[in-house]
Amino acid sequence: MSRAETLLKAKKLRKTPLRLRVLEQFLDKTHSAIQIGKLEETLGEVDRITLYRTLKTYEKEGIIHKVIDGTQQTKYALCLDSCTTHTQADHAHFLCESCGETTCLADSTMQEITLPKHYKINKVQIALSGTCANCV
Amino acid sequence: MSRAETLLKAKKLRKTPLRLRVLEQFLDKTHSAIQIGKLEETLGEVDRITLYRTLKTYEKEGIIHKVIDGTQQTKYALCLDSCTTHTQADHAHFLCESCGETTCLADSTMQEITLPKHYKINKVQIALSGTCANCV
DNA sequence: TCGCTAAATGCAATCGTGTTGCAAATATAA
DNA sequence: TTATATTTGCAACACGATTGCATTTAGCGA
Repeated sequence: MSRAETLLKAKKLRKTPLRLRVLEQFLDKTHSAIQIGKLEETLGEVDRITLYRTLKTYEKEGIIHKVIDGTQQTKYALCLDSCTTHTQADHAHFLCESCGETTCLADSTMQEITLPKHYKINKVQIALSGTCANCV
Repeated sequence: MSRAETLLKAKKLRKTPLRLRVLEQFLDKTHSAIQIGKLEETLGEVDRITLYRTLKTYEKEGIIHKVIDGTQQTKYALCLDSCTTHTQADHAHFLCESCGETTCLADSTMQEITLPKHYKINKVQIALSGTCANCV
């Protein structure tokens, strides 16, 4: 049984061809976010609606998470072990302005952020951009 | 001459009724981001297209900046003195999950972020969320 | 293995946000 | 006051994303 199949089974999700293919894309691209448009291209002929629904399902199940990288495009990435809660990432994302790739920085050291008085923090989303290691 | 009028003059922008009204909204709400939809509501009968164009003009002129707060909605906020470059903010934004208000944290101390090797950073966008001082 | 049922799909239609082209209106400078 | 370049407002469009609904299908128990 493939990794994708195992994951679907673990989440009690039905194993359909599209679901498997989508999940495989994410498993192939650990640590990198995938834009929906690109996903469509890669997969070839897929029903856009079904694709959107699949992504939503995966997001709800904590398999992937939305990535805020400062661009307008919606991107998703596989949840890392450090993804503590569903639908939420606790690591920074880095958008390379050269190649356009958005990377999950699991090992970016996150420092404490000093807040104004009485502010209680729950979630931190850090979108970095610049040049990635491949593009230097 | 009102503050809004002075600002427009300084930027060599024509002083039209809508522009003044929009700018006043931002001047009233220093340190807080305004969502386009809300702005439309507040202003009453305005042409959406003109409003969008006005916001774009203001953004280009470095009067306001887009705020990434982790929600999907586009929000703008008045540029603070700490806004070093046009169209880009260098401070964190805080979304209160209770009242929905997004605040510019001019005085949030931003710590260095340690990056993987060979990554060169250019821009940092920090979207925090939790509970703000008013909602504790 | 077959058949049943709930879940997933695919299509049409729709919504929301943001944009472009263009003619009419208008703010400013001479 | 007038000339003109800018701004406005409308229609139409582009694109991402969603909903409703009939059809199909995965996976279960018999």
